[in-house]
Amino acid sequence: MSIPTPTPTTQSKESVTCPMDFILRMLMGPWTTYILYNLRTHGPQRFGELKRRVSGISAKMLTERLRTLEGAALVKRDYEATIPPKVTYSLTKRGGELDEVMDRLAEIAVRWEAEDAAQRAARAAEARAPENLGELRAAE
Amino acid sequence: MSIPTPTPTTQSKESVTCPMDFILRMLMGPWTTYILYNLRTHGPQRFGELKRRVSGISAKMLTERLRTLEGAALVKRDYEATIPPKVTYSLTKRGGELDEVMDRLAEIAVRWEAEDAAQRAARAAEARAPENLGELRAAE
DNA sequence: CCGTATCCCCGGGGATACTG
DNA sequence: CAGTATCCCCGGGGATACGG
Repeated sequence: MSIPTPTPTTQSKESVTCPMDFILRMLMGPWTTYILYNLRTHGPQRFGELKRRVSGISAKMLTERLRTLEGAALVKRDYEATIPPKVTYSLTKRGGELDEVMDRLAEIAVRWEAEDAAQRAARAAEARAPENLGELRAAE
Repeated sequence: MSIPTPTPTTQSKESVTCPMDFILRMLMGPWTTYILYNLRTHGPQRFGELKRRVSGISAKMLTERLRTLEGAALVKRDYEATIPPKVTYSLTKRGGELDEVMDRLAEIAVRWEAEDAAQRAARAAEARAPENLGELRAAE
């Protein structure tokens, strides 16, 4: 994966190992959030379906990500040996446990965006009429 | 950054844009969690201090990450033009707002780890005395 | 001390072609 | 349909050296 780890050799005894790192490394994987998000909102679905939805992803990448997620027990793979074969992916119970956190994150993201927009608006207004400064700014 | 984005050109109108993506891209950045974690647990600190703590990171990388975090208003940079110069980094209010989510994540991570350990133990026991199966397994 | 500038290298990931 | 196998390329990031 592309996320550098503290080099094992360089790893000092004072090295910081935050527990959530594992999960973040998971979520952090390229495309991962898109995949989870899709499985959440559109429910269990087949490989091709997922690939179509996560637009731009390559088959190689999608496979690799799904395998990793499966390994972490966040995603379940159902293989039906029909012809043509049918493979369905779905969130596991454990995968669902991330919903809450993801919701919180989404919520924060939305709020920040709104705050930023307000800031920009305030700044624009201030540029036109530079009286009463500071009250918005005070929030940092 | 190393996290692939759906190629803009390939981006379809059905493209999935989950709101938290921005934040995750932020947290996701290499080393980022280590940096935030350190700022949280050891408080405001200077560049070199931080670099020493986040063992293995290069100056280039640390600078780039801090700049990005600063740009996202998660981290504050205090420059004191003494000789030698003194630069202190700290979490902003906004940066602190991630604490809750990070705590939740850490909590989940710890629980999963415990569950996995329990599973392994159960499996080992089962290998020795294969009676009463199923109850742990049933949890998926 | 806190960075930028430069070089260079490795491997992650896309494209393509092919199988069960 | 759901992947693997192969090739190839680009840029992310470390190491090093230097500036304010």
